[in-house]
Amino acid sequence: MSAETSAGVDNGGPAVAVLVVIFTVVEGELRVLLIQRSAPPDEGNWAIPGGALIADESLDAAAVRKLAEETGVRDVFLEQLYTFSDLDDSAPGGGAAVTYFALVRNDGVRLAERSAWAPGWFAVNALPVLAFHNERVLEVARARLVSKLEYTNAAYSLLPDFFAMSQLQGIYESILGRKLDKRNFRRRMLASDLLRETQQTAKTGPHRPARLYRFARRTPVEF
Amino acid sequence: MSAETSAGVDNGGPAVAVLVVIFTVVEGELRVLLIQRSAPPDEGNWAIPGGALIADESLDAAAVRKLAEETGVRDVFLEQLYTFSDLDDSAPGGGAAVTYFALVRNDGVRLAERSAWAPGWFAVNALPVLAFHNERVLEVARARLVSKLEYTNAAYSLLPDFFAMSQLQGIYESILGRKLDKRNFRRRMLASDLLRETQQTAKTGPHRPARLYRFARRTPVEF
DNA sequence: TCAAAAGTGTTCCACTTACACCCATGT
DNA sequence: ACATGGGTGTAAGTGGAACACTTTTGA
Repeated sequence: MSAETSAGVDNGGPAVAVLVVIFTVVEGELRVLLIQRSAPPDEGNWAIPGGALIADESLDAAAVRKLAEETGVRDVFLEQLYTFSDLDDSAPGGGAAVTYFALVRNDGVRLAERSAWAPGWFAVNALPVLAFHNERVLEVARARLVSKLEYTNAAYSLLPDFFAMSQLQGIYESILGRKLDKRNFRRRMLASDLLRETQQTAKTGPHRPARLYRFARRTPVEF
Repeated sequence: MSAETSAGVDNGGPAVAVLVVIFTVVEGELRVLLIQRSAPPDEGNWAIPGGALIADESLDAAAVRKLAEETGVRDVFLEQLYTFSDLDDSAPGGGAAVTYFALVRNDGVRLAERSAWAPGWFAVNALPVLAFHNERVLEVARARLVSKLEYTNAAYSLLPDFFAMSQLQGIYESILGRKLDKRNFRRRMLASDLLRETQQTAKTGPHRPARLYRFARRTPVEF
């Protein structure tokens, strides 16, 4: 288990750490996975999950591994974010933290159950006290997430295969932090060529059933 | 002199290397600075200048230092690009290469004069045989440069303080690799709020003198 | 007076935004 | 029948793209 090496660069350890900012959307809220440090420095504070790069492991592979260790999920949106060298003031001799960000469906996640280095979800608007300078990383991650949403299919990673337009809109509203117009949203999405209409509908209450859509591709699309 | 550690990750060296893709525009051509390797591996091939991160040096500082070592210039557009872990197949145990890209005015540059590890400018459309997988880095750098040009003042770094609209357009055309419409270009630039009109004009030949403009800010602007 | 680059407006189209009502269903 | 969320169209504004002629200067 390598979550103990969470965040930043370990004292005396390897010079390259990989951090993964893991986002999800639950109850209309954008949340991020953090891990509570159980050892100095910054003991008790919360940090972005991460660990050292293993010999001969690529950065992408390390990020995939880290994400799987923390959440059990694979094949989701995962992209490199930025590389920081000055997050951990206490690390001797510097080193670099290569950060990634990922989007996962809340209902697919199995968080590790441990009392030390315990993981937890936090609304990005109500963060706990963070270790190192992780708020800087989260700020960058959030900005990138918003801009990725605008021109990629990133949201596929937050929805089931088939979904109603209103579910998709809810994801967008949660991430962008504002309400969107239903008609304009639908028009824009359908024009984007990211979605495909299906013949399925979902009956979810005392109202008209919603037509279901799926993403044309459920893999990251480069622009 | 640390140019000898050019490109990739040195065998047995530190785990973090910093590479700087240095672009300039000369004679209507986008060119990139490369260094010819004078030792294995890939001896004789050309590589992006770079070197190891010094202890306690930030990544940004290392990039600034590298750029100054190779060109003598400072205070230009310089931005982190991407971090690669799989450029140098021959490096043992992996490691990471944090890449940056910079834009410099050709007439401000003083290249190091050495016969080994000699630097040279190459048109991006006529690259020599590259060491490691540097073509991947250049491809990413070029794409980022194009997109940065669209919504930032990055071009300030390629022009003198005062310049004619046609000079600016020439820079854009060289980087984008296509002709632009004069009227649309001018309108878009003036609407962007990146430029300021000056009262100066330049007489440069048997034709009407051009009004000169300057950038509102000559520092990188975040969006 | 000629050659050369500077400078200038309008039309069309595509896309974004704002905005309000009817539809299908379950209880 | 009513409450609930699903689904639809139009008009105004904005920004990009296409397109050609006049102006100022030096030689």
